[in-house]
Amino acid sequence: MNTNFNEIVDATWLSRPSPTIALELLGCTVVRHLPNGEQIRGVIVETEAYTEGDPACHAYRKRTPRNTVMFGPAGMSYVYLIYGMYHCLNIVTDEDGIASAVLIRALELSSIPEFLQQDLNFPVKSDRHLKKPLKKDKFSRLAAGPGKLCRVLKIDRTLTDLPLHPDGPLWLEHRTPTFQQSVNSGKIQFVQTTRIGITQGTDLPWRWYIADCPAVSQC
DNA sequence: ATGAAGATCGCG
DNA sequence: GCGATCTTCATC
Repeated sequence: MNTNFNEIVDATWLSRPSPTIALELLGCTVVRHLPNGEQIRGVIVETEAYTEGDPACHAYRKRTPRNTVMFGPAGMSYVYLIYGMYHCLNIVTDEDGIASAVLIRALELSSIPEFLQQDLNFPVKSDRHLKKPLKKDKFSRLAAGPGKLCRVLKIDRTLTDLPLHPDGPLWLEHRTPTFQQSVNSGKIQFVQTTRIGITQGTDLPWRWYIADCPAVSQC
C-alpha cells in the first residue's frame, strides 16, 4: 500500500531548521482551496530559508506585529506585502521560539486555474487580489516568482498566521513517490545558491531550486 | 508624526 | 535601470 502519496506535510515535519526544510520542500505541493471550492495546486521548485542570526530575516531585529508568527511553532503561514503591491508566502519552520521561515519563490502549476483558462489576462477590477493585471505569459512562467505565485493562488495577508491544514484554505503535500524516485536516480537535481533580492546576508547559500526547471524565477 | 526602505515585477 | 505603490518600523 502506498501511504506516501499525497501525504499532508504536518507541523512536526516542519519543526526543523529552515535551511533543511527549504531543500526538502522542493517537489512538495502547495494546495490552495478557494472559497468557491476551486483548488489550485503547484509543485514547489524554488525556495529560500530565513532564520535566527540572519540579517536578511524579517525577525532579525526584534519581534514586531508583522513577524511575530515566525517566532511561533512550525506549520503556520506567514504572508506579507512587499513593495506595496506583491505578496510573499512563507512556511514557518523550526521549534517554537526560533524565528524562521521558508519563502516559497516559485511553483510549477499542476493545471491551468479555471479563471486563467477563460483569459490569461486577469479581470483587474473584479479581483481585489490583483493590484496589476497579469500579462499573457507562458504557462510555465505564471508562478515563477514569489509575487507571481501569490497572484495566481490568490494569496494575500488575510492568509497569514494560519495553520497549514486541509481544513483551511492552504496546505502542503509531500513529494510523490515518482518525484522521489527521480531524485534518487539523479534525473531530478537540486541547486543550492545564495539568496536573491536582498541587501544583507547575501553570502548565505540558502536558496534552492530544481535544476532545468522553466518555472524557476530568474532563468 | 514622518520618512526611508523593502525577501518584486515588468517594461524599455 | 526604473517606476509603481503602500506597509512597516525606526526615529524624531
